[in-house]
Amino acid sequence: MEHVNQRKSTTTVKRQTGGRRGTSMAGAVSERRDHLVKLAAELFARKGFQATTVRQIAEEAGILSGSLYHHFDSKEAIVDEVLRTFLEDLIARYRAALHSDGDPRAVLSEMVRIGFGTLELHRAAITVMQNDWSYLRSLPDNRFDYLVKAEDEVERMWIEQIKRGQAVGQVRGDVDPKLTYRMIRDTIWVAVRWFRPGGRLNTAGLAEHYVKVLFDGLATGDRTSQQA
Amino acid sequence: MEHVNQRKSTTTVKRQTGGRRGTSMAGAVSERRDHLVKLAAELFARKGFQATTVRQIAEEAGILSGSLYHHFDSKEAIVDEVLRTFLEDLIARYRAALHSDGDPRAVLSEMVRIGFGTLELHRAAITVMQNDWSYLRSLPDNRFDYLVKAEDEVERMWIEQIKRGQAVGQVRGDVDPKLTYRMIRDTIWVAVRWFRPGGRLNTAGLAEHYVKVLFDGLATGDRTSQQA
DNA sequence: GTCTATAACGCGATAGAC
DNA sequence: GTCTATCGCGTTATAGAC
Repeated sequence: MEHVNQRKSTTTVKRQTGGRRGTSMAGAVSERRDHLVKLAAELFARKGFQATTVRQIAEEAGILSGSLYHHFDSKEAIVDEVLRTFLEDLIARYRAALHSDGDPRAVLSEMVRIGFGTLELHRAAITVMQNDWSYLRSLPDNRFDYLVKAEDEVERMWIEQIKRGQAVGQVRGDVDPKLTYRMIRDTIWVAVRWFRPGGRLNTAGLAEHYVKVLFDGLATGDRTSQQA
Repeated sequence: MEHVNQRKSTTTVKRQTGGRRGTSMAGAVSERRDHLVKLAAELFARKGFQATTVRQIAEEAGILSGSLYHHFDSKEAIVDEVLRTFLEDLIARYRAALHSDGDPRAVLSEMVRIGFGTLELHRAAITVMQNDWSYLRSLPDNRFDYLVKAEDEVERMWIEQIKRGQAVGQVRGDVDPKLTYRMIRDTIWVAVRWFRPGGRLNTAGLAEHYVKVLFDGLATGDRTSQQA
């Protein structure tokens, strides 16, 4: 029922032409704008950033493509907002988990849950990030440099916890922390490819399944029956 | 302005001078052609299928874009050949592993090794498959239906081995076979994002690391120290 | 805030000479 | 097997009316 957009007013925030960009801070946020971003995100996720045209985005919103440029400087500015919003939320959640004072295994488990949790909330953004990351990074300008910066910060947080786990004996010492982090990260994010809300398993179930296998392994407790 | 939607007729597949193609089987394979496919695959992997232009492919080969159409019917025909070649090789390797008479854990370990092994041989194809899968599948024609067919066959092979493992007590019974398969598959393929030949670890080391964690878990043997 | 109209450009693909 | 030349179309983005 999101057809409403006749709502004029809301203190017209001038976000255009010469306006800010880059920081994503910004106070007064237009609901209309957010709605457009959300529509665009779904299209980007479904068809890919490049294959999605501004005409399609506009059509989805019930306006013409030219009108989109009243709200955004460019198509890239839209996907920029999609990704930036997601990454800010993700990192904030991770930070909260790190400040929870849990032991490393508890924190790592929580981080896994956070990851799967964002699958539901930010499915479109995660899909775009995965499918179009390398293209966006390959663009001539530096607009998307923050993607790498955010990735690095997340990596630092994970690896720190894995090493803490090894230090206190909760994580086996013979695994490579960086490699292990990548393994975990990839496994979580890539699930957006097939995960659909409302399916057989929700993200919480998914997370528990993964935590179980991740920590205790696929093998049965009987380690004698195992050969390489 | 007419927006009469006149689709390019995709039904008229005209064969190319020089005959043969399609099945990738066989005989007189043009080295020239294969070279072009390889160049294109690298570009597709680096920039994405859509962002790669036929002019770029031709330039890489030192010819002009028009000349490409002596070898291929279309840009799609090129990526088709990239993916088809990879999938045929992958499935052949899996089949060999299944016929090895090993116990389930040995077969599953071998399948993990095969997966990581193809990372080196088919890095570009795997990247394209991951990044452009949904776009190619969304095309109006049925050209890429075989992607799903191949995926299904691979899934069947994995799940069969996981269930066999559970039946003989080598794989714990409380994991979901399908979910576990997806977890493994995703973890392997997605490594193309960061794996670079000649790096700190080769694919064999990568595979062993993963087999270790996958079967025995991240946790230390001391299961009393584990909560949650 | 949206529409009309269009500029400016790059794309995949084709025809025919050589 | 490649080049020259080009067609037809879709694309992002802009300018100005309303």
